[in-house]
Parts: sequence; structure tokens; C-alpha cells
Amino acid sequence: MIETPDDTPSPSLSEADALPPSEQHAQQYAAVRNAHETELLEDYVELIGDLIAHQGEARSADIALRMGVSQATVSKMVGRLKSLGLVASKPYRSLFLTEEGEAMARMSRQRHAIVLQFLRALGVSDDTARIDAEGMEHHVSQETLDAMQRFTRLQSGEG
Amino acid sequence: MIETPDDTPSPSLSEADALPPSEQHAQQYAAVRNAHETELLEDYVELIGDLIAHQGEARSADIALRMGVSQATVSKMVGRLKSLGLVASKPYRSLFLTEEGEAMARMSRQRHAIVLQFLRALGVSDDTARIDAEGMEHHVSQETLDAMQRFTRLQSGEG
DNA sequence: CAATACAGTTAGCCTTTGCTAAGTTATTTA
DNA sequence: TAAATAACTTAGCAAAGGCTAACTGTATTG
Ligand SMILES: [Mn+2]
Ligand SMILES: [Mn+2]
Ligand SMILES: [Mn+2]
Ligand SMILES: [Mn+2]
Repeated sequence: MIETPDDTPSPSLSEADALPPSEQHAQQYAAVRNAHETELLEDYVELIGDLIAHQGEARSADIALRMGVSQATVSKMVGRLKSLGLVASKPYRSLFLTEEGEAMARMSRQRHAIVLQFLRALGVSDDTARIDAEGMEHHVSQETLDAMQRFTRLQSGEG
Repeated sequence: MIETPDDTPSPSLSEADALPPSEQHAQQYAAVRNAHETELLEDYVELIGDLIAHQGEARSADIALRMGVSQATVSKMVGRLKSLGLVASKPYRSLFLTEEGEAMARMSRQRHAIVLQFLRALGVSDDTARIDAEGMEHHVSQETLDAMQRFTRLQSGEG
């Protein structure tokens, strides 16, 4: 392993930040593309889990309504979720999460809650916090989640 | 205007949060889908602007390298940016931003910087902050940006 | 200045995520 | 219980965003 020649000058306040090294920059975008591959899956399983918990069952029509998409779109997505082993169902019947689906739903729900509570603790209004959390949650690393939780706890502790 | 019947119980700590009303829930997801439509465009114009500022010109090969994507993908995307009036170029030559492209780049760059500085102020390491900011930036409302700036200023002021 | 290397484009393919329209199954109700 | 309504599925379409392979144009350099 040879050290990459570092042509990044040390940070200065008077000029615009230099571009990061190409490989690091590429990794940033790759991480985003990566998040985009799983984010819809996460939202679906999280929603299915929430529907089961709050209304006793998860039906396609409810999902379509809450996601704001057509039932056909939900039907196709459910097919994908089944083929990925996250969801189980019989034709024309309501949906269930597999063990794997439950696990993903649990993680997603928790991460979502941390981000939402953090935004509220930051002083963002509830409506805005909900909207922003829905998108941000998929792009937040564990390290950032930890920092958010620290802040939220501090903030509520000081009340 | 009639007030929507509010079946959301007042928040309780002992039970899981209730689901938001369907229309509000749908709006959350719609906002995310919306952000996804412009997010790549924003990253491209921001990068093109940065390349012009830092290296004098923006070439497809550089973009491909920094985005971690094939040159063919860049070529196609540049076609889209041109058809949207954000970028101008002659075949086989380097890229320029239109007025509209400049405006989008300016906004994106500023928003990106606010999110990045905020994450650092929160205590997130530089590498992680860069990665998370690249994704989060597209899902952050003006209200949240304001809250982030307030926090960052406070934090640096107290140093 | 010819050969080579590098940069950019085009064609053709794939997956994801959306849609509408049309069909099928299940449930409700007259 | 037959008819009507609601729920679900399927087929077929489109746009976005990736890829590789093949081609074309530009720049370097022997
Ligand atoms: Mn979520
Ligand atoms: Mn989400
Ligand atoms: Mn950006
Ligand atoms: Mn970005």
C-alpha cells in the first residue's frame, strides 16, 4: 500500500473548500446510490409493520392510500418484497412480515424515531420534522444517529 | 374549510406513536419522491460548478471519476441537463452552466455546506459527515436548514 | 504527420418505480 | 343469493439511472 499523494491543501477559512480527493468523493455518491436501493423497501416494511400493529392487518389498499401511489404499484412492490423474503401473503389476502422483514421493520422504525425526535428537539415544527425525517432517515449513519440521540437526550434533560 | 376529525390521541410515552392521518402520511412520501426527482440534477450541477471553480473547466471524464459512474452514464445525464436548460456544451467539449444551472448550483452548494457544517458541529467525524450530508441535503426543508444554522452558530460561538 | 492514447458519444441492454386500463376475486348489501 | 362494490392482480407503457461494447473525435508524441 502506497500512500496517495495528498494535493488537498489544509483548510482555510478565507477560500471555498477544496474538492475532496476523487475516490472519497466517489464514495460519497456511491453511499447515496446504495441508500436509494433499500430505502423504499424499508419504508414499505416499516409501514406494513405499523399497519399490523395499529390496525391489526396490512392491506394493499391501505398501503396505497398511505403511500399515495396506485394499488397496482403496491401490488408490484409487494411482489418484489415477497421475492426478497421480506413479506409473505396469499393472493388477495393481507400481508405479513417474515422474520427478516420484522427485523428490517424494527431497525427502520427505530432509526426513523430517532431522526424524528432529533428534529423536534432541534426546534423544527412537527409537520416539517415528519416530512424531513421520512427522507433523511435513509441517509443517516450509525455515527450520526448516535450524535442525534445524545443531543435529543441532552435537550429533553435540560427541558 | 372544515376541520379534519382528529383521531390522533395526545402523545403518550408508554405506547407507540399512532400513525399520522393518511393524507399527511401520503404527503410525507410524496415529498421524498419529489426530492428524488431533482436530487441527481442538483448533485451534477453542483459538481460541474465546483469543477469549473476549482479546476477551470468541467469535463465529462472528471465527472465520471468523481461520481463513480461510467462516462456513458455521464453523457446521457448531460443530455438530460442540457434538455432541461441547466447545462450548455458543444459536442466533445467541456461543460458550462446556464444562468438557471448556476442558480441551482449556488443553492445546492449552500444547502450542502450548511448540512455538512451542522453535522460537524454535532460532533460527527469529517468522513461520516461528508457521506451523510451528500444524501441528507436533498431531504432538508428550509425550516430545518434554519434550525441547523442556528445550532452551528451557537456551537462555534461557544467554542 | 502518423500512430497512439485519451475523451466523448451512441446503441442496446437491464432494473426500479411509477402510471392506466382491464380483468379477477372477495365482501357487502338489497 | 344475486348484484354491486371494493380489493387485488396483471398487462403494457414510460422515464430514470445504471451498465458494456463499439464507435468517433481530439490531443499527444515519436
Ligand atoms: Mn421510515
Ligand atoms: Mn422513509
Ligand atoms: Mn451536494
Ligand atoms: Mn447530494
